[in-house]
Amino acid sequence: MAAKKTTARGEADRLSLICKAIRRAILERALLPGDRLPEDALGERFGASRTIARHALGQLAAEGLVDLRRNRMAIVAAPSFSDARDIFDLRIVLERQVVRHLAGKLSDRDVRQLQAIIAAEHDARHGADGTAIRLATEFHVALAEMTGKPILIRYVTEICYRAGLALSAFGRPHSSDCAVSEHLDLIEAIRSGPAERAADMMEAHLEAVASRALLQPSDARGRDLMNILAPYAAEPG
Amino acid sequence: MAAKKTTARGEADRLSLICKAIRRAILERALLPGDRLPEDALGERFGASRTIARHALGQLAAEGLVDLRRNRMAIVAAPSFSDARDIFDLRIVLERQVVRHLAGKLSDRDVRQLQAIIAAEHDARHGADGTAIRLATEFHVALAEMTGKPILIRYVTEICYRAGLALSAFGRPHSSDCAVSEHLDLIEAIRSGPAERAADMMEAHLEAVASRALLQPSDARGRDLMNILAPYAAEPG
DNA sequence: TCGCGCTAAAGTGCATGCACTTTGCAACTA
DNA sequence: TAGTTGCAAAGTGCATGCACTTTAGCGCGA
Repeated sequence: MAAKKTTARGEADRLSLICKAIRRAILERALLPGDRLPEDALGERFGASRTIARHALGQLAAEGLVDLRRNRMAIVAAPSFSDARDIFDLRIVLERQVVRHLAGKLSDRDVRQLQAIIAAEHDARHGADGTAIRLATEFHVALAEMTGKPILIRYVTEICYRAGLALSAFGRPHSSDCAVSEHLDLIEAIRSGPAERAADMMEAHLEAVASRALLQPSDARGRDLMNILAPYAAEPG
Repeated sequence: MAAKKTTARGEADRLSLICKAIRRAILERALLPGDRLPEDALGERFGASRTIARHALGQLAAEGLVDLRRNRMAIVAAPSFSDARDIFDLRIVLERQVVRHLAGKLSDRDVRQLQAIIAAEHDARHGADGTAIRLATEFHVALAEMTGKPILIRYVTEICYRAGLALSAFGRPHSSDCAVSEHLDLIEAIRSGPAERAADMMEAHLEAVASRALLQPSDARGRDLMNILAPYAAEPG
Protein backbone atom coordinates (compact mmCIF):
# COMPACT_ATOMS: atom_id res chain seq x y z
CA MET A 1 0.00 0.00 0.00
CA ALA A 2 2.90 2.32 -0.71
CA ALA A 3 1.29 4.36 -3.47
CA LYS A 4 -2.36 3.87 -4.19
CA LYS A 5 -2.55 5.41 -7.63
CA THR A 6 -0.37 7.95 -9.39
CA THR A 7 -0.77 10.15 -6.36
CA ALA A 8 0.49 9.58 -2.85
CA ARG A 9 2.95 11.41 -0.59
CA GLY A 10 1.95 14.69 1.03
CA GLU A 11 0.18 16.03 -2.03
CA ALA A 12 -2.22 18.59 -0.54
CA ASP A 13 -4.42 18.46 -3.66
CA ARG A 14 -3.64 20.65 -6.61
CA LEU A 15 -6.21 23.30 -5.87
CA SER A 16 -4.55 24.58 -2.71
CA LEU A 17 -1.22 24.02 -4.42
CA ILE A 18 -2.11 26.51 -7.14
CA CYS A 19 -3.55 28.94 -4.60
CA LYS A 20 -0.44 28.80 -2.46
CA ALA A 21 1.86 29.28 -5.43
CA ILE A 22 -0.01 32.32 -6.70
CA ARG A 23 -0.30 33.83 -3.24
CA ARG A 24 3.41 33.50 -2.75
CA ALA A 25 4.23 34.80 -6.21
CA ILE A 26 2.11 37.87 -5.53
CA LEU A 27 3.68 38.39 -2.12
CA GLU A 28 7.19 38.15 -3.55
CA ARG A 29 6.26 40.47 -6.41
CA ALA A 30 6.91 37.87 -9.06
CA LEU A 31 3.33 38.61 -10.06
CA LEU A 32 2.40 42.28 -10.23
CA PRO A 33 -1.00 43.97 -10.14
CA GLY A 34 -2.65 43.65 -13.52
CA ASP A 35 -0.69 40.58 -14.60
CA ARG A 36 -2.76 38.14 -16.62
CA LEU A 37 -3.75 34.72 -15.25
CA PRO A 38 -5.21 32.58 -18.05
CA GLU A 39 -6.85 29.39 -16.86
CA ASP A 40 -5.22 27.10 -19.42
CA ALA A 41 -1.69 28.28 -18.73
CA LEU A 42 -2.25 27.97 -14.99
CA GLY A 43 -3.68 24.49 -15.24
CA GLU A 44 -0.98 23.30 -17.59
CA ARG A 45 1.74 24.73 -15.36
CA PHE A 46 0.48 22.69 -12.42
CA GLY A 47 -0.52 19.58 -14.32
CA ALA A 48 -4.21 20.14 -13.80
CA SER A 49 -7.13 20.96 -16.02
CA ARG A 50 -8.79 24.32 -16.42
CA THR A 51 -11.48 23.21 -13.99
CA ILE A 52 -9.04 23.24 -11.11
CA ALA A 53 -7.28 26.39 -12.19
CA ARG A 54 -10.61 28.14 -12.48
CA HIS A 55 -11.61 27.01 -9.02
CA ALA A 56 -8.32 28.30 -7.62
CA LEU A 57 -8.86 31.67 -9.25
CA GLY A 58 -12.28 31.80 -7.64
CA GLN A 59 -10.75 31.26 -4.21
CA LEU A 60 -8.09 33.89 -4.77
CA ALA A 61 -10.73 36.32 -5.98
CA ALA A 62 -12.63 35.74 -2.74
CA GLU A 63 -9.44 36.67 -0.90
CA GLY A 64 -9.11 39.88 -2.90
CA LEU A 65 -5.87 38.88 -4.57
CA VAL A 66 -7.30 38.30 -8.03
CA ASP A 67 -9.75 40.28 -10.09
CA LEU A 68 -12.30 38.21 -11.98
CA ARG A 69 -14.43 39.82 -14.68
CA ARG A 70 -16.94 37.87 -16.68
CA ASN A 71 -15.66 36.56 -20.00
CA ARG A 72 -12.36 38.29 -19.41
CA MET A 73 -9.06 36.90 -18.37
CA ALA A 74 -8.38 36.89 -14.63
CA ILE A 75 -5.73 39.36 -13.50
CA VAL A 76 -3.81 39.99 -10.32
CA ALA A 77 -5.89 42.53 -8.39
CA ALA A 78 -4.80 46.15 -8.61
CA PRO A 79 -5.99 47.78 -5.40
CA SER A 80 -6.67 51.49 -5.61
CA PHE A 81 -4.85 53.87 -3.33
CA SER A 82 -7.81 54.14 -0.99
CA ASP A 83 -8.14 50.34 -0.99
CA ALA A 84 -4.52 50.19 0.11
CA ARG A 85 -5.18 52.64 2.93
CA ASP A 86 -8.26 50.70 4.03
CA ILE A 87 -6.37 47.43 3.97
CA PHE A 88 -3.77 48.85 6.33
CA ASP A 89 -6.42 50.35 8.61
CA LEU A 90 -7.99 46.93 8.88
CA ARG A 91 -4.67 45.22 9.31
CA ILE A 92 -3.92 47.52 12.22
CA VAL A 93 -7.08 46.66 14.14
CA LEU A 94 -6.61 42.94 13.48
CA GLU A 95 -2.98 42.81 14.50
CA ARG A 96 -3.64 44.96 17.57
CA GLN A 97 -6.02 42.18 18.54
CA VAL A 98 -3.32 39.56 17.97
CA VAL A 99 -0.90 41.46 20.15
CA ARG A 100 -3.50 41.94 22.89
CA HIS A 101 -3.98 38.17 23.04
CA LEU A 102 -0.27 37.51 23.12
CA ALA A 103 0.97 40.20 25.48
CA GLY A 104 2.84 38.68 28.38
CA LYS A 105 2.06 35.17 27.16
CA LEU A 106 4.82 34.36 24.67
CA SER A 107 6.56 31.11 25.50
CA ASP A 108 10.31 30.79 25.11
CA ARG A 109 9.64 28.54 22.15
CA ASP A 110 7.51 31.24 20.54
CA VAL A 111 10.21 33.83 21.06
CA ARG A 112 12.82 31.57 19.54
CA GLN A 113 10.65 30.90 16.51
CA LEU A 114 10.11 34.60 15.95
CA GLN A 115 13.79 35.34 16.39
CA ALA A 116 14.59 32.70 13.79
CA ILE A 117 12.38 34.48 11.28
CA ILE A 118 14.01 37.80 12.08
CA ALA A 119 17.42 36.23 11.63
CA ALA A 120 16.33 35.06 8.19
CA GLU A 121 15.10 38.57 7.47
CA HIS A 122 18.49 39.91 8.48
CA ASP A 123 20.26 37.47 6.17
CA ALA A 124 17.94 38.30 3.28
CA ARG A 125 18.12 42.07 3.57
CA HIS A 126 20.58 42.39 0.66
CA GLY A 127 19.25 39.49 -1.39
CA ALA A 128 16.16 39.21 -3.52
CA ASP A 129 13.58 41.83 -2.65
CA GLY A 130 10.77 39.30 -2.66
CA THR A 131 12.36 37.10 -0.02
CA ALA A 132 12.61 39.98 2.45
CA ILE A 133 8.96 40.87 1.93
CA ARG A 134 7.87 37.26 2.33
CA LEU A 135 9.82 36.85 5.56
CA ALA A 136 8.45 40.08 7.01
CA THR A 137 4.96 38.74 6.28
CA GLU A 138 5.85 35.37 7.79
CA PHE A 139 6.74 37.17 11.03
CA HIS A 140 3.29 38.68 11.28
CA VAL A 141 1.53 35.46 10.31
CA ALA A 142 3.58 33.52 12.86
CA LEU A 143 2.46 35.96 15.56
CA ALA A 144 -1.16 35.43 14.56
CA GLU A 145 -0.71 31.66 14.65
CA MET A 146 0.58 31.84 18.21
CA THR A 147 -2.84 33.01 19.36
CA GLY A 148 -4.16 29.56 18.44
CA LYS A 149 -7.38 31.15 17.25
CA PRO A 150 -8.14 29.78 13.77
CA ILE A 151 -10.53 32.53 12.77
CA LEU A 152 -8.18 35.31 13.77
CA ILE A 153 -5.34 33.53 12.00
CA ARG A 154 -7.34 33.28 8.80
CA TYR A 155 -8.22 36.94 8.64
CA VAL A 156 -4.79 38.21 9.64
CA THR A 157 -3.14 36.00 7.05
CA GLU A 158 -5.48 37.18 4.35
CA ILE A 159 -5.07 40.85 5.19
CA CYS A 160 -1.29 40.46 5.30
CA TYR A 161 -1.26 39.10 1.77
CA ARG A 162 -3.54 41.87 0.59
CA ALA A 163 -1.27 44.39 2.27
CA GLY A 164 1.67 42.87 0.43
CA LEU A 165 -0.21 43.29 -2.81
CA ALA A 166 -1.08 46.88 -1.94
CA LEU A 167 2.58 47.65 -1.26
CA SER A 168 3.43 46.00 -4.55
CA ALA A 169 1.05 48.41 -6.27
CA PHE A 170 2.31 51.56 -4.60
CA GLY A 171 5.50 50.81 -2.71
CA ARG A 172 8.95 51.79 -3.87
CA PRO A 173 11.40 48.90 -4.34
CA HIS A 174 13.38 49.39 -1.10
CA SER A 175 10.86 49.80 1.67
CA SER A 176 11.55 46.96 4.08
CA ASP A 177 14.97 47.74 5.56
CA CYS A 178 14.55 48.67 9.19
CA ALA A 179 11.82 46.08 9.63
CA VAL A 180 14.32 43.88 11.41
CA SER A 181 14.91 46.17 14.38
CA GLU A 182 11.23 47.09 14.57
CA HIS A 183 10.31 43.42 14.69
CA LEU A 184 12.84 42.82 17.47
CA ASP A 185 11.40 45.68 19.51
CA LEU A 186 7.95 44.28 18.91
CA ILE A 187 8.86 40.88 20.34
CA GLU A 188 10.26 42.48 23.45
CA ALA A 189 7.16 44.62 23.94
CA ILE A 190 4.82 41.67 23.48
CA ARG A 191 6.85 39.40 25.71
CA SER A 192 7.08 41.70 28.66
CA GLY A 193 4.86 44.71 28.20
CA PRO A 194 1.27 45.48 29.06
CA ALA A 195 -1.19 44.60 26.29
CA GLU A 196 -2.12 48.12 25.22
CA ARG A 197 1.46 49.29 25.05
CA ALA A 198 2.38 46.35 22.82
CA ALA A 199 -0.68 46.95 20.68
CA ASP A 200 0.27 50.61 20.28
CA MET A 201 3.71 49.54 19.19
CA MET A 202 2.27 47.17 16.61
CA GLU A 203 0.09 49.99 15.31
CA ALA A 204 3.09 52.31 15.11
CA HIS A 205 5.06 49.66 13.25
CA LEU A 206 2.33 49.03 10.68
CA GLU A 207 1.64 52.74 10.31
CA ALA A 208 5.32 53.24 9.61
CA VAL A 209 5.31 50.53 6.94
CA ALA A 210 2.24 52.05 5.35
CA SER A 211 3.41 55.63 5.38
CA ARG A 212 6.84 54.67 4.06
CA ALA A 213 5.07 53.27 1.00
CA LEU A 214 1.73 54.98 0.64
CA LEU A 215 2.77 58.62 0.68
CA GLN A 216 1.84 59.90 -2.74
CA PRO A 217 -1.37 58.56 -4.29
CA SER A 218 -0.35 59.23 -7.91
CA ASP A 219 2.62 56.93 -7.76
CA ALA A 220 0.99 54.07 -9.66
CA ARG A 221 2.62 53.21 -12.93
CA GLY A 222 0.10 54.69 -15.31
CA ARG A 223 -2.69 52.37 -14.24
CA ASP A 224 -5.96 53.49 -12.73
CA LEU A 225 -7.05 55.36 -15.85
CA MET A 226 -10.49 56.07 -14.41
CA ASN A 227 -9.09 58.03 -11.49
CA ILE A 228 -6.65 59.93 -13.64
CA LEU A 229 -9.39 60.99 -16.03
CA ALA A 230 -11.98 61.76 -13.36
CA PRO A 231 -11.13 65.48 -13.00
CA TYR A 232 -11.30 65.92 -16.79
CA ALA A 233 -14.71 64.30 -17.13
CA ALA A 234 -16.57 67.18 -15.45
CA GLU A 235 -15.31 70.23 -17.36
CA PRO A 236 -15.15 69.88 -21.16
CA GLY A 237 -12.37 71.37 -23.32
CA MET B 1 -32.11 43.03 -28.73
CA ALA B 2 -34.61 42.42 -25.98
CA ALA B 3 -33.32 39.04 -24.85
CA LYS B 4 -30.10 37.78 -26.30
CA LYS B 5 -30.47 34.12 -25.44
CA THR B 6 -32.46 32.41 -22.74
CA THR B 7 -30.84 34.78 -20.30
CA ALA B 8 -31.17 38.54 -20.06
CA ARG B 9 -32.59 40.85 -17.40
CA GLY B 10 -30.71 41.48 -14.18
CA GLU B 11 -29.57 37.91 -13.80
CA ALA B 12 -26.48 38.23 -11.64
CA ASP B 13 -25.15 34.84 -12.85
CA ARG B 14 -26.18 31.69 -11.12
CA LEU B 15 -23.06 31.30 -9.05
CA SER B 16 -23.66 34.35 -6.88
CA LEU B 17 -27.34 33.49 -6.95
CA ILE B 18 -26.65 30.16 -5.27
CA CYS B 19 -24.24 31.75 -2.82
CA LYS B 20 -26.72 34.44 -1.83
CA ALA B 21 -29.51 31.91 -1.39
CA ILE B 22 -27.46 29.66 0.85
CA ARG B 23 -26.08 32.57 2.87
CA ARG B 24 -29.57 33.81 3.49
CA ALA B 25 -30.92 30.36 4.29
CA ILE B 26 -28.17 29.93 6.86
CA LEU B 27 -28.77 33.35 8.36
CA GLU B 28 -32.50 32.69 8.67
CA ARG B 29 -31.84 29.25 10.15
CA ALA B 30 -33.58 27.45 7.34
CA LEU B 31 -30.25 25.66 7.04
CA LEU B 32 -28.71 24.49 10.30
CA PRO B 33 -25.12 23.55 11.16
CA GLY B 34 -24.41 20.07 9.85
CA ASP B 35 -27.11 20.12 7.18
CA ARG B 36 -26.07 18.34 4.01
CA LEU B 37 -25.44 20.23 0.77
CA PRO B 38 -25.09 17.74 -2.10
CA GLU B 39 -23.84 19.30 -5.32
CA ASP B 40 -26.43 17.68 -7.59
CA ALA B 41 -29.40 18.76 -5.55
CA LEU B 42 -28.08 22.28 -5.29
CA GLY B 43 -27.41 22.56 -9.01
CA GLU B 44 -30.76 21.09 -9.93
CA ARG B 45 -32.56 23.41 -7.53
CA PHE B 46 -31.06 26.45 -9.26
CA GLY B 47 -31.13 25.14 -12.81
CA ALA B 48 -27.38 24.79 -13.01
CA SER B 49 -24.97 21.91 -13.29
CA ARG B 50 -22.86 20.48 -10.53
CA THR B 51 -19.91 22.53 -11.79
CA ILE B 52 -21.58 25.76 -10.70
CA ALA B 53 -22.92 24.37 -7.45
CA ARG B 54 -19.49 23.06 -6.62
CA HIS B 55 -17.92 26.42 -7.30
CA ALA B 56 -20.50 28.11 -5.09
CA LEU B 57 -19.73 25.70 -2.26
CA GLY B 58 -16.06 26.57 -2.65
CA GLN B 59 -16.82 30.25 -2.19
CA LEU B 60 -18.99 29.61 0.84
CA ALA B 61 -16.30 27.42 2.35
CA ALA B 62 -13.85 30.30 1.92
CA GLU B 63 -16.29 32.44 3.89
CA GLY B 64 -16.46 29.87 6.66
CA LEU B 65 -20.14 29.10 6.17
CA VAL B 66 -19.67 25.67 4.66
CA ASP B 67 -17.44 22.78 5.61
CA LEU B 68 -15.85 20.95 2.70
CA ARG B 69 -14.14 17.61 3.28
CA ARG B 70 -12.59 15.65 0.47
CA ASN B 71 -14.86 13.01 -1.06
CA ARG B 72 -17.53 13.82 1.47
CA MET B 73 -20.69 15.76 1.07
CA ALA B 74 -20.46 19.46 1.89
CA ILE B 75 -22.27 20.48 5.06
CA VAL B 76 -23.23 23.74 6.68
CA ALA B 77 -20.34 24.62 8.95
CA ALA B 78 -20.73 23.78 12.64
CA PRO B 79 -18.53 26.27 14.50
CA SER B 80 -17.24 25.08 17.85
CA PHE B 81 -17.99 27.06 20.95
CA SER B 82 -14.58 28.69 20.96
CA ASP B 83 -14.98 29.48 17.24
CA ALA B 84 -18.20 31.25 18.14
CA ARG B 85 -16.46 33.25 20.84
CA ASP B 86 -13.62 34.18 18.46
CA ILE B 87 -16.06 35.22 15.77
CA PHE B 88 -17.72 37.63 18.16
CA ASP B 89 -14.38 38.97 19.39
CA LEU B 90 -13.46 39.70 15.80
CA ARG B 91 -16.85 41.13 15.02
CA ILE B 92 -16.46 43.53 17.92
CA VAL B 93 -13.15 44.96 16.73
CA LEU B 94 -14.45 45.27 13.15
CA GLU B 95 -17.71 46.94 14.07
CA ARG B 96 -15.96 49.27 16.52
CA GLN B 97 -13.98 50.38 13.48
CA VAL B 98 -17.18 50.93 11.50
CA VAL B 99 -18.64 53.04 14.29
CA ARG B 100 -15.42 55.06 14.62
CA HIS B 101 -15.63 55.97 10.95
CA LEU B 102 -19.29 56.89 11.19
CA ALA B 103 -19.42 58.76 14.49
CA GLY B 104 -20.82 62.24 14.01
CA LYS B 105 -21.02 61.73 10.25
CA LEU B 106 -24.38 60.03 9.67
CA SER B 107 -26.47 61.92 7.11
CA ASP B 108 -30.20 62.32 7.61
CA ARG B 109 -30.67 59.88 4.77
CA ASP B 110 -28.50 57.31 6.57
CA VAL B 111 -30.47 57.75 9.77
CA ARG B 112 -33.75 57.29 7.92
CA GLN B 113 -32.49 54.13 6.24
CA LEU B 114 -31.41 52.67 9.55
CA GLN B 115 -34.69 53.59 11.20
CA ALA B 116 -36.55 51.86 8.38
CA ILE B 117 -34.69 48.65 9.11
CA ILE B 118 -35.43 48.96 12.81
CA ALA B 119 -39.09 49.54 12.03
CA ALA B 120 -39.08 46.32 10.03
CA GLU B 121 -37.39 44.58 12.96
CA HIS B 122 -40.14 45.88 15.21
CA ASP B 123 -42.83 44.55 12.86
CA ALA B 124 -41.13 41.18 12.59
CA ARG B 125 -40.52 40.64 16.28
CA HIS B 126 -43.46 38.27 16.63
CA GLY B 127 -43.24 36.70 13.18
CA ALA B 128 -40.85 34.14 11.82
CA ASP B 129 -37.69 33.88 13.86
CA GLY B 130 -35.48 33.93 10.76
CA THR B 131 -36.80 37.25 9.53
CA ALA B 132 -35.92 39.00 12.78
CA ILE B 133 -32.41 37.64 12.68
CA ARG B 134 -31.95 38.63 9.06
CA LEU B 135 -33.13 42.17 9.72
CA ALA B 136 -30.86 42.55 12.74
CA THR B 137 -27.97 41.53 10.53
CA GLU B 138 -29.09 43.91 7.79
CA PHE B 139 -28.85 46.73 10.30
CA HIS B 140 -25.20 46.00 10.99
CA VAL B 141 -24.36 45.47 7.33
CA ALA B 142 -26.09 48.73 6.41
CA LEU B 143 -23.94 50.52 8.97
CA ALA B 144 -20.81 49.03 7.44
CA GLU B 145 -21.92 50.06 3.96
CA MET B 146 -22.29 53.65 5.09
CA THR B 147 -18.55 53.84 5.61
CA GLY B 148 -18.15 53.51 1.84
CA LYS B 149 -15.07 51.40 2.40
CA PRO B 150 -15.41 48.25 0.28
CA ILE B 151 -12.83 46.22 2.16
CA LEU B 152 -14.31 46.99 5.55
CA ILE B 153 -17.77 46.23 4.19
CA ARG B 154 -16.65 42.87 2.90
CA TYR B 155 -15.16 41.71 6.17
CA VAL B 156 -17.96 43.01 8.36
CA THR B 157 -20.57 41.37 6.16
CA GLU B 158 -18.74 38.07 6.25
CA ILE B 159 -18.25 38.10 10.00
CA CYS B 160 -21.91 39.03 10.53
CA TYR B 161 -23.01 35.96 8.58
CA ARG B 162 -20.59 33.79 10.50
CA ALA B 163 -21.89 35.24 13.74
CA GLY B 164 -25.40 34.39 12.63
CA LEU B 165 -24.29 30.83 12.02
CA ALA B 166 -22.58 30.70 15.40
CA LEU B 167 -25.78 31.85 17.12
CA SER B 168 -27.64 29.24 15.13
CA ALA B 169 -25.33 26.60 16.56
CA PHE B 170 -25.57 27.72 20.18
CA GLY B 171 -28.30 30.29 20.56
CA ARG B 172 -31.67 29.64 22.08
CA PRO B 173 -34.65 30.33 19.80
CA HIS B 174 -35.71 33.66 21.33
CA SER B 175 -32.58 35.72 21.65
CA SER B 176 -33.20 38.80 19.53
CA ASP B 177 -35.97 40.68 21.34
CA CYS B 178 -34.58 43.85 22.81
CA ALA B 179 -32.35 44.31 19.77
CA VAL B 180 -34.74 47.00 18.57
CA SER B 181 -34.18 49.42 21.42
CA GLU B 182 -30.46 48.69 21.47
CA HIS B 183 -30.24 49.48 17.79
CA LEU B 184 -32.11 52.74 18.30
CA ASP B 185 -29.73 53.79 21.08
CA LEU B 186 -26.84 52.86 18.83
CA ILE B 187 -28.01 55.16 16.05
CA GLU B 188 -28.32 58.03 18.47
CA ALA B 189 -24.86 57.45 19.89
CA ILE B 190 -23.29 57.23 16.44
CA ARG B 191 -25.14 60.27 15.14
CA SER B 192 -24.23 62.61 17.93
CA GLY B 193 -21.65 61.07 20.20
CA PRO B 194 -17.89 61.03 20.30
CA ALA B 195 -16.36 58.14 18.35
CA GLU B 196 -15.03 56.14 21.29
CA ARG B 197 -18.26 56.37 23.23
CA ALA B 198 -20.21 55.10 20.23
CA ALA B 199 -17.67 52.34 19.68
CA ASP B 200 -17.98 51.31 23.33
CA MET B 201 -21.73 51.17 22.91
CA MET B 202 -21.40 48.94 19.84
CA GLU B 203 -19.09 46.67 21.80
CA ALA B 204 -21.55 46.49 24.68
CA HIS B 205 -24.37 45.70 22.25
CA LEU B 206 -22.49 42.88 20.55
CA GLU B 207 -21.22 41.56 23.86
CA ALA B 208 -24.81 41.46 25.07
CA VAL B 209 -25.94 39.54 21.99
CA ALA B 210 -23.07 37.11 22.43
CA SER B 211 -23.53 36.53 26.14
CA ARG B 212 -27.28 36.14 25.76
CA ALA B 213 -26.59 33.21 23.47
CA LEU B 214 -23.14 31.85 24.26
CA LEU B 215 -23.49 31.23 27.97
CA GLN B 216 -23.22 27.50 28.32
CA PRO B 217 -20.84 25.70 25.98
CA SER B 218 -22.53 22.32 26.19
CA ASP B 219 -25.79 23.55 24.74
CA ALA B 220 -25.19 22.15 21.26
CA ARG B 221 -27.59 19.50 20.11
CA GLY B 222 -25.40 16.46 20.59
CA ARG B 223 -22.78 17.58 18.11
CA ASP B 224 -19.16 18.28 18.91
CA LEU B 225 -18.51 14.72 20.03
CA MET B 226 -14.79 15.33 20.44
CA ASN B 227 -15.31 18.03 23.03
CA ILE B 228 -17.92 16.06 24.89
CA LEU B 229 -15.66 13.04 25.13
CA ALA B 230 -12.50 14.96 25.95
CA PRO B 231 -12.85 14.70 29.77
CA TYR B 232 -13.45 10.95 29.51
CA ALA B 233 -10.41 10.29 27.36
CA ALA B 234 -7.93 10.89 30.19
CA GLU B 235 -9.22 8.64 32.95
CA PRO B 236 -10.25 5.14 31.96
CA GLY B 237 -13.25 3.32 33.42
C1' DT C 1 -31.14 -9.89 18.75
C1' DC C 2 -27.04 -7.91 17.67
C1' DG C 3 -22.97 -7.23 15.22
C1' DC C 4 -20.33 -7.71 10.80
C1' DG C 5 -19.09 -7.75 6.10
C1' DC C 6 -20.62 -7.07 1.42
C1' DT C 7 -22.73 -4.73 -2.36
C1' DA C 8 -25.40 -1.37 -4.94
C1' DA C 9 -26.68 3.36 -4.93
C1' DA C 10 -25.39 7.97 -4.24
C1' DG C 11 -21.93 11.31 -4.39
C1' DT C 12 -17.48 13.51 -5.33
C1' DG C 13 -13.02 14.66 -8.33
C1' DC C 14 -11.76 16.01 -12.41
C1' DA C 15 -10.95 16.27 -17.54
C1' DT C 16 -12.85 17.28 -21.74
C1' DG C 17 -15.87 19.19 -25.30
C1' DC C 18 -18.70 22.71 -27.29
C1' DA C 19 -20.80 27.20 -27.64
C1' DC C 20 -20.04 31.92 -26.93
C1' DT C 21 -17.09 36.20 -26.10
C1' DT C 22 -13.20 38.93 -26.36
C1' DT C 23 -9.09 40.46 -28.63
C1' DG C 24 -5.36 41.30 -31.53
C1' DC C 25 -4.12 41.83 -36.22
C1' DA C 26 -4.34 42.71 -40.79
C1' DA C 27 -6.40 44.28 -44.83
C1' DC C 28 -9.10 48.00 -46.51
C1' DT C 29 -10.69 52.74 -47.01
C1' DA C 30 -10.56 57.62 -47.01
C1' DT D 1 -1.09 57.79 -42.73
C1' DA D 2 -4.65 57.15 -39.59
C1' DG D 3 -8.89 55.16 -38.66
C1' DT D 4 -12.13 51.39 -39.24
C1' DT D 5 -13.95 46.93 -40.16
C1' DG D 6 -13.79 42.00 -40.25
C1' DC D 7 -11.86 37.72 -39.03
C1' DA D 8 -9.24 34.17 -36.85
C1' DA D 9 -7.00 32.83 -32.59
C1' DA D 10 -7.31 32.68 -27.76
C1' DG D 11 -10.01 32.45 -23.83
C1' DT D 12 -14.05 31.88 -20.89
C1' DG D 13 -18.79 29.57 -19.27
C1' DC D 14 -20.66 25.58 -18.43
C1' DA D 15 -22.55 20.77 -18.92
C1' DT D 16 -21.50 16.16 -19.14
C1' DG D 17 -19.11 11.77 -18.64
C1' DC D 18 -16.21 8.52 -16.30
C1' DA D 19 -13.44 6.80 -12.55
C1' DC D 20 -13.14 6.58 -7.74
C1' DT D 21 -15.00 7.00 -2.83
C1' DT D 22 -18.28 6.92 0.61
C1' DT D 23 -22.49 5.29 2.53
C1' DA D 24 -26.51 2.94 3.63
C1' DG D 25 -28.99 -1.12 3.62
C1' DC D 26 -29.28 -6.06 3.79
C1' DG D 27 -28.40 -10.68 4.64
C1' DC D 28 -25.68 -13.82 7.30
C1' DG D 29 -23.69 -15.90 11.23
C1' DA D 30 -23.26 -16.05 16.14
